Amino acid sequence: MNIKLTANSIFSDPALLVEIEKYARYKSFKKGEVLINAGDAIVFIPLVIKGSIRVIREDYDGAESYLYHLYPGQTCAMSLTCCQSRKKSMIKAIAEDDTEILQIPVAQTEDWFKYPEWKSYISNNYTNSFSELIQVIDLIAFSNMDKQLIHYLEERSKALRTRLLDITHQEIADELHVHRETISRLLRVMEDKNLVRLGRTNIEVLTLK
Amino acid sequence: MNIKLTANSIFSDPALLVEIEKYARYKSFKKGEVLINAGDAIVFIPLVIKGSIRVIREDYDGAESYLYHLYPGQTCAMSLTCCQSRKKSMIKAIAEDDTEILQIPVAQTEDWFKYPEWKSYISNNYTNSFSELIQVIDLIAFSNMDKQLIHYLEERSKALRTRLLDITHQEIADELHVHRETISRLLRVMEDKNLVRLGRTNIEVLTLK
DNA sequence: ATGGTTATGTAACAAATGTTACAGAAATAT
DNA sequence: ATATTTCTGTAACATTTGTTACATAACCAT
Repeated sequence: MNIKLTANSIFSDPALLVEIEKYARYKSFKKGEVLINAGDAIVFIPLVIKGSIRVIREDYDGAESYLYHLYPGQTCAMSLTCCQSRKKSMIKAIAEDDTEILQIPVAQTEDWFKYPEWKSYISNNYTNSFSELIQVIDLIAFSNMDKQLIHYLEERSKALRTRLLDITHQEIADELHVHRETISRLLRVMEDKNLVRLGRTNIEVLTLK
Repeated sequence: MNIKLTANSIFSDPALLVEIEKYARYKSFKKGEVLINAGDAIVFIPLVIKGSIRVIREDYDGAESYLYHLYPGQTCAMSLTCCQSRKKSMIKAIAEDDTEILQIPVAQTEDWFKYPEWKSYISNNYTNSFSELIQVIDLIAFSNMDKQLIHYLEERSKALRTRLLDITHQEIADELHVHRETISRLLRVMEDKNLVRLGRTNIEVLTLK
């Protein structure tokens, strides 16, 4: 795995690429693997190279709430702020698909602000994360579970680039923080409307272009 | 108004203070004044000096959802990311009390990263804003309206440093995005539990130490 | 094939909130 | 003082989601 070549798709500054080659570690995760749990200390920043990462809020009780996905070229703004302030992770991160990342040690992330490209990369990621979180708030504050469920299925479908999701009602219920019966009920209605096709342990999402 | 003297309570680097004196503008708002509306272009970053600012998500339909308060020494992380990416404001900001701020032009916020104190100030504000937003998500995802209502009243009470809030049920309902009747119902129950005392256009919050 | 486990379907009822409608009380304008 | 507006109380009913309980179907291990 040539790190420099990989990072090349995100950055172009040769000096920065040299630094990345020097400090970054390549790491790959299998579909479904947990990258980080709520409460873990954060010692590196992940740059997504390939695949995607599902980010979920998890509170002290273990209650979960789906937030958003990270895609190639992106990093997790919250892990940046967390490690800078030496706080534990507030979120859980799961490889949505087979996923490859570069791990950047915390120390470098500060230092690299001298590279304009790194600075604007981080800045853009902050912007992006904020608007993702605001979107989450919109969804849960302004709409019922049916819309949240559609959004959740579409996002996971998009992340996996397949309409057929291998998933149970219980898993969805957990990540949307409702009861399994509610999800089953809503899915039945959605099936009647031809928005999904239901199988055992899988759901075909029919709402994407 | 001596800007340098005012900023002195937030920063200590003399060089940075000189820059602030040169570029910052002092501005004051009366209680209830709107500092910025959703959709406005953002051309400056506000540093809160005195008072407090209530930050509210407002979507394209005008639907509102209370987010958090900004206090002296703080700035709005979202206005930073917004102006850097030339996006319109996603939030509305209202002076909770008589409030004084310093307006920092967008251009300087970038440049001042050369001052470590500014960099860590901004970084801390990012961290803070993220955890505030996560708290908002926790509240609306994991709890019913009664807890949200108590939280809302306590936050406003804290921001105004008074237990007696001058506020109508309708205003609360708007900012928590529920119907007035729901708020009235919940407040009656809260009054029975001696958590609040209700008057016309005011509420006394009894849950604070 | 059998039995156990997991996933889903269904129903009945409870609780929270939305929705509509109206009444009365308090404030404000004239 | 009177009329008008604003704020709050209340009720009845609808909708959404929570809660409990159980049945059935599909899968899995032996």
